[in-house]
Amino acid sequence: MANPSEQLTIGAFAKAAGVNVETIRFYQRRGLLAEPERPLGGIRRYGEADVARLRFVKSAQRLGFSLDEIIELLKLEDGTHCREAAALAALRLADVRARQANLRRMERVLSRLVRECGSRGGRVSCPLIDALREG
Amino acid sequence: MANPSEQLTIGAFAKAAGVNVETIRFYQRRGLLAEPERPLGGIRRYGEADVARLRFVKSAQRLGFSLDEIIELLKLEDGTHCREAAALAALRLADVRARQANLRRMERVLSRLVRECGSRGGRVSCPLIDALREG
DNA sequence: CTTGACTCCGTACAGAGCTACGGGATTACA
DNA sequence: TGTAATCCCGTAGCTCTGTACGGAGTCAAG
Ligand SMILES: [Zn+2]
Ligand SMILES: [Zn+2]
Ligand SMILES: [Zn+2]
Ligand SMILES: [Zn+2]
Repeated sequence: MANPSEQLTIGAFAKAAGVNVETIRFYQRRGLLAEPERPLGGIRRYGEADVARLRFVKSAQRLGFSLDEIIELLKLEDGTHCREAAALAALRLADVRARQANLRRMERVLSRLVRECGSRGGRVSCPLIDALREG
Repeated sequence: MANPSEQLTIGAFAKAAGVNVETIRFYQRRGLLAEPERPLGGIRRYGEADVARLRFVKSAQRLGFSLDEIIELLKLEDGTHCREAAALAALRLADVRARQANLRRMERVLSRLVRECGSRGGRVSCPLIDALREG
């Protein structure tokens, strides 16, 4: 327990990882981070392993994984479960692609509406508003 | 008030528009839909104008507008405010494009990871998990 | 006139991911 | 040693878009 790498208080840990202290507590409650032992009414200390774990969580999050999915990913952390990891990532990828398709549809319609709205071709009424009314 | 088009109860209105009754009440509280007069302890009736307004809300929503933005759009409903409408849509379009860029980044990384994970080139550890650790 | 379906209204809850607050304990620094 | 900053812990709030619930009133069919 006198591990010299276990030196950070929760505040220093949070600062080192670039997150809010409350976020760390929240992740602990959610099971994403461990709560280190607390020396008899004292203060918990965090180390490199915790920082690495939090970095893992945050990079998974940037790829769109939910916290629940990240819990699953963390179970595969020993690196010996390629198939499971690939399956999780494939699900995520499918979702990302579905959301892209939806955004592409929105972009197509919106950009057309903005264009038509700017130069309304002889119409009396705003084509954008009309389009919303119609459909 | 004896308008023959004002015939729908809230339940029929909801069914006609394909939404939940509670959604209509919620939209009324949010100011997206009007509450028709209530004949002395009786039951409110809805008509074509209400159905049209709800259709407007729903189609704006499909384009990514928030309910607050839709309130703004509804103020432009007379079709004489092209500039304001175009400005709102342009904001929405910019947001849609930003989200697309983010999703493209996710897709690029995820698809590479899934590929590498499937055929891990001589590595001992799962490249996907490794990537999350590193980045 | 009873029964059942519907309406009205206020309020509470859902989910995802945090963020804030309050009161007591502990530590760090001058 | 004083005091300011942190820590700990439980709880509550936030955003957004609805959904659900419960009790009372109303309406139509039988
Ligand atoms: Zn396995
Ligand atoms: Zn793998
Ligand atoms: Zn105007
Ligand atoms: Zn216009």
